[in-house]
Amino acid sequence: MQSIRDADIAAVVLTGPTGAGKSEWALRLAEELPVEIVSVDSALVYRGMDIGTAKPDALARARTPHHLIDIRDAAEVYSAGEFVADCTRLIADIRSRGRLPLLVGGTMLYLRALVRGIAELPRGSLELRREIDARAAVEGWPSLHAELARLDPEAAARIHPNDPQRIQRALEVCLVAGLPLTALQRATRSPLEAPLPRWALAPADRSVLHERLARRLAQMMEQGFLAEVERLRSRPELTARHPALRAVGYRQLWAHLDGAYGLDEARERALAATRQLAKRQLTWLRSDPEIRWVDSSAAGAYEAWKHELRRELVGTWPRTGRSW
RNA sequence: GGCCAGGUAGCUCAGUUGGUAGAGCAGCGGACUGAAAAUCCGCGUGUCGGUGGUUCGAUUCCGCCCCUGGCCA
Repeated sequence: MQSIRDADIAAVVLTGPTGAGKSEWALRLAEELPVEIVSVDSALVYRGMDIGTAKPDALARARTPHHLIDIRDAAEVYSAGEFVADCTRLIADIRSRGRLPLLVGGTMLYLRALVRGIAELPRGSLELRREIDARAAVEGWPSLHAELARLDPEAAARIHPNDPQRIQRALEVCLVAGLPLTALQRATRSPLEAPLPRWALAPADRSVLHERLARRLAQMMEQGFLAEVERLRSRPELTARHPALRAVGYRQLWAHLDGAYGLDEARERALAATRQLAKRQLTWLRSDPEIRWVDSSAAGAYEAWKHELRRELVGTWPRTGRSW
């Protein structure tokens, strides 16, 4: 097996909004090239969340090595920082095996953290977050935002007073580190030493994506999505506030099982939340000047992408098969 | 067929004692440094069902017509 030379590319990235067909394309490519897939997805890391996350099935995972899937229990947390460390290590490992790392997924914060690097910050503390939540319940978030303005005026100016999650994180860092968050998150560099060419897969027409998402949710429901959520909900230590269960679809079905609304409404809300996720992913992608777009609904789109990929790999990735 | 209640934004509805209208949701745009499938910010012209009338002016008042739901025949 020939291997990738140093100083070529670090890995190939296939990203895009949810439901665009990234996984299918990745598996197709895996039939033609010796690749290993690294998932860039904050929901696929959780065990027991398969149907609602459209996780690659056992067959696909038996045929092609997949990484960063099922590495956490639903009660645990994972983070962008851990992803960068894990992914960097995996890229080196896969390359050392002479294979091509193919990064597939749509968690754009993870991808950006890999491309631009991420500051070394204290990790999240559930205990401290609970304390801050308790204070917010009494004093209200504006009061905590005011406190942040004393500890880190720059962060407070950047963070909207209505954004509890970021106020909480900024306070947490200031309190744990004893320094302003802003002082800690100065310019960073990617941990990767080689370029990271990336393609975004999406239909040119948004309504095509919306239709796909509706069909996919209907399939998930047929495959037993609700039972999957019931199984998670039956675990006494899991609550709707766990990060894993705030995932699109899971959250709405959980609320339905709590009696918040009927199943039809839950489905409708889940679908809307999925569309909103896809929209936010597209916003991230538009802000990446290096992204190369592929129209998934164009005729021969996959072959065209493969052609582009081949050109990218010429001289860096030796021929590995007749079609290449 | 008669009576009653409705017909206002893609959906659910509010409102205008007559000066051409606004919420929630959806949708669209944006932000994003260890929870990110998260969290947050911004964007509201629509023959106010149709048509005649009264009026300086009608989505608002009146007549007729159409549609929906309920009750009575």
